[in-house]
Amino acid sequence: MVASLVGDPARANMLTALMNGRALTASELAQEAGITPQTASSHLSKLEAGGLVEPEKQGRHRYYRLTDDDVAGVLEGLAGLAARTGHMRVRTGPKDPALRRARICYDHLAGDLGVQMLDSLRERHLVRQKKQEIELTAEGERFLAKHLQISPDMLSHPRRPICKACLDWSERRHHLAGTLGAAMMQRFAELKWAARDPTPGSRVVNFTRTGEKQFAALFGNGKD
Amino acid sequence: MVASLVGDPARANMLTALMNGRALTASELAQEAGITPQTASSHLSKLEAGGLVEPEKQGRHRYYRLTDDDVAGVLEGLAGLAARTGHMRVRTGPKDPALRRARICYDHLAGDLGVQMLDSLRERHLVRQKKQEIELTAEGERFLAKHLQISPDMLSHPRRPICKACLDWSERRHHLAGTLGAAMMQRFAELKWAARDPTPGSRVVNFTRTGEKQFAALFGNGKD
DNA sequence: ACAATGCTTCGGTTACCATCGAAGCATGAA
DNA sequence: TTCATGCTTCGATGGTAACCGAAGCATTGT
Repeated sequence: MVASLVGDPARANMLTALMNGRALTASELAQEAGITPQTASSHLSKLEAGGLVEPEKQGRHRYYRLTDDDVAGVLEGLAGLAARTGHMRVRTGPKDPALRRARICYDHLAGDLGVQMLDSLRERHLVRQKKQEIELTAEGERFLAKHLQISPDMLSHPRRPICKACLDWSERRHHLAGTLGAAMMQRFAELKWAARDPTPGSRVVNFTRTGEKQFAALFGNGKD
Repeated sequence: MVASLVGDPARANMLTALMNGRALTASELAQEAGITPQTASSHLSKLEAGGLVEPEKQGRHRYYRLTDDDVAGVLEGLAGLAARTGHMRVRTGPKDPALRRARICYDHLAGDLGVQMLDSLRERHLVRQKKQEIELTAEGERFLAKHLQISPDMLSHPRRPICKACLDWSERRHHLAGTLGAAMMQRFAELKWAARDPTPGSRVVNFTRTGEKQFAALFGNGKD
């Protein structure tokens, strides 16, 4: 039965991680779900047997993606029901609070701070968002140039969009991806506001004290 | 989490039984799922808490129905995924084979024979079916008059449709409901082709030997 | 008032399945 | 070859939840 596959929290987390359409390796998915590779392997073979995901071998990696848009659609529907009744999925995520607060998603900022940043940008009309599509406004360009020394010509890329909404696993809301998301994360690092945790394989991003303040000044929501 | 609610076989059976849009009592749902009332009560409160079903008290009964069409839609989607990958839900139904073969659904015939009958009617163009809608053809009327002495004017009812497709739980396919379904079942009883099992509360329908033959002659598919 | 029906709550049992350690098997690198 | 990485299989353990019997509560009927 399909629903029981989605019902397990670990598998649900994996599927959520795949909702952005990218393919992830088995170990990445294990990390996303907070379980060991063995367990993830077991889950993934079940998901594959159920036709929810498809594997693609590449070297010694195994990439998994959602089978097609129908699967994504049904998952959306389930999430919609859950959201509607206020029964959002319990936060089963990484027990590590640092990982929930700020982490690397590919090359941009994710976690509580990542979501907060996009919220702030949207609220101040520095970007406009329609579903997955995000576009930078004129004010947004001025803001970036003034405060972060980021100019639009640094952001153009033949195949990658400047802005994109990326579903945040721990927050279940969007954060900012695309070349802008990457550029901003890079800038934070250059300004010594934040740095990736040195632990190998860790995705935690540690903010410095001053970085925390500067970030809050630019993107704060008054709650911290 | 919503998916885990649907994931359990007993609950899935209940929800499937509710997919035709009608409201069913707690005990009827227990019977459909093949579990005791206590267990069903536990499941139903979970489904209610998850916002999938809504209760309606009426006398000493509690009727449950799906909350709205969104719920039904998501359930359809899940069923679609399951069907597509050939992973149809396992037959968890009543172990009793008699119950699977022929039983009463409200006032009409359900189970293997019920589905087989509608199949036959459809195949011989005695009825036309579009989704849930079924209409009797001219040939159908002649057929009923000739073989079962049922005339169209016996079937009209201010609020109930003459024909309707009713989702068969054990077969996961449609059988015939509506005033015609009821009239045919009643005729089978009058002709002594079949009778409800005398055991109190049982929904089993027992066919007599001759009834079995007559029924097969009219609606047989050659497999019996 | 008393009995019958429909449903719920409580307690204890059982069965399933997620989980991880350890070992095995591939692929790629040195 | 030998080592390292990524993933899978095997075996054992533990926690969760479905399940039912028994008892309790509510509503209806006599």
